[in-house]
Amino acid sequence: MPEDDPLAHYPGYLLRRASASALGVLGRRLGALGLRYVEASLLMVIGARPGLTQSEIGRMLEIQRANMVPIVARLEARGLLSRARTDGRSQGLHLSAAGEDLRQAALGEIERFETELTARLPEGLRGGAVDMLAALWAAAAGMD
Amino acid sequence: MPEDDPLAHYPGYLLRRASASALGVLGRRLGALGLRYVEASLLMVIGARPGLTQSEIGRMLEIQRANMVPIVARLEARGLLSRARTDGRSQGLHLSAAGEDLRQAALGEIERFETELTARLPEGLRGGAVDMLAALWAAAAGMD
DNA sequence: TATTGTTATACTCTATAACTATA
DNA sequence: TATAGTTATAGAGTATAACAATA
Repeated sequence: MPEDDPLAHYPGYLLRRASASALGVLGRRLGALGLRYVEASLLMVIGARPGLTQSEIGRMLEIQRANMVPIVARLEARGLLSRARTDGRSQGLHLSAAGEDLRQAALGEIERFETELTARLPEGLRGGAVDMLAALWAAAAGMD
Repeated sequence: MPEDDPLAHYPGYLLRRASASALGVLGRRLGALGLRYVEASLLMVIGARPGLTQSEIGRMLEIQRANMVPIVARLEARGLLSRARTDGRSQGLHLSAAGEDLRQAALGEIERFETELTARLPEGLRGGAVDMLAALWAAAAGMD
C-alpha cells in the first residue's frame, strides 16, 4: 500500500502485513462472539471431525501439545466441548450443543469475512487468492 | 496443503498459516545473523530512509510508539544505530557502519529467501504473488 | 493542545523441558 | 520405547494508560 515503504516488494513482509491486517479484523469480529481466533479454529475442526484428540488437532494446526492444554480447558470450562476417553491416555473431543451453536455463529462470521475480503480485491485477482495462498503456504512449508 | 483440514479454503486461515510458515523460515535465517524479524525490518527502513524518527517508523510498520522503545534501544545498545536530535523531542535514526553492514547481510538473506520462495511456487503463480499479497493487504486494511 | 519518547503493565502466542500414565 | 495429557516457565509480540518535555 504505502509506496514509501521500502519493504513493500518483499513477499514475506507482505504476507506478514496482510495476515496481521486480516486477522486483526477477523479477530475483532470473533471477539464480539466471545471467541479468539484460535478458539474459533478449534470449534471448526472439532465440528468437522468430531472425536479427534487435542494432540491430533495440534498437529493439524501446528499448535504444540503443551499449548493446546489451556485452549481446550477454556472451551471445556465454558461448556462448549466435552472429552470422551477412547484410550487410557487419549480423549476424543466433541462439541456440546452450545459449542455447535457457537461454531455456526463463528462460521457465519468467517464466511462473511471471506466474502467481504474477496469482494475488495481487484476483479482479476478475486478467483485466484485461495490458490495463491495455498501455494505460498506449501512453498514456505517446503523450505523448512 | 492437508486436504483433511476443514479450514483450508478460507483465505484468512491460509494467510495466517502461510505467514507463520514463511516468517518462521525467514526468522530462523535472520536469527543466524543475530537479528529478529522486526529488527531486520528496522534496519531496512532506516537504511532506505535515514533520519526518520522512531514514531514515524512505528506508524509505517504499525508498531506502537511504546513498543518501539525497547526495539530501538536494543539496536542502539549493539551500536547498530545512532540517534540525532532534530527537535527538542524528536530524534532521527541513522545506521552506524556496523548497522549498515548488518543491514546488507540481512538484505541478502531476505532476497535469497524471496527468490527461493518464488521458485517454489507453481510456474503460473510466480509472477503474481507480490501483487496478490499487496491486494490482500489493501483489502484487509480497508475493512478496518 | 498535540506530539515524542518513555515507563509500567498485562495479555496472547509460542517454545522448551520435564513429569505421569498409558500403550 | 513412544505417545497423550499435563505443568511450569520463558520469550516474543502486542495493547493500554499515564507521565515529562517540547512544540
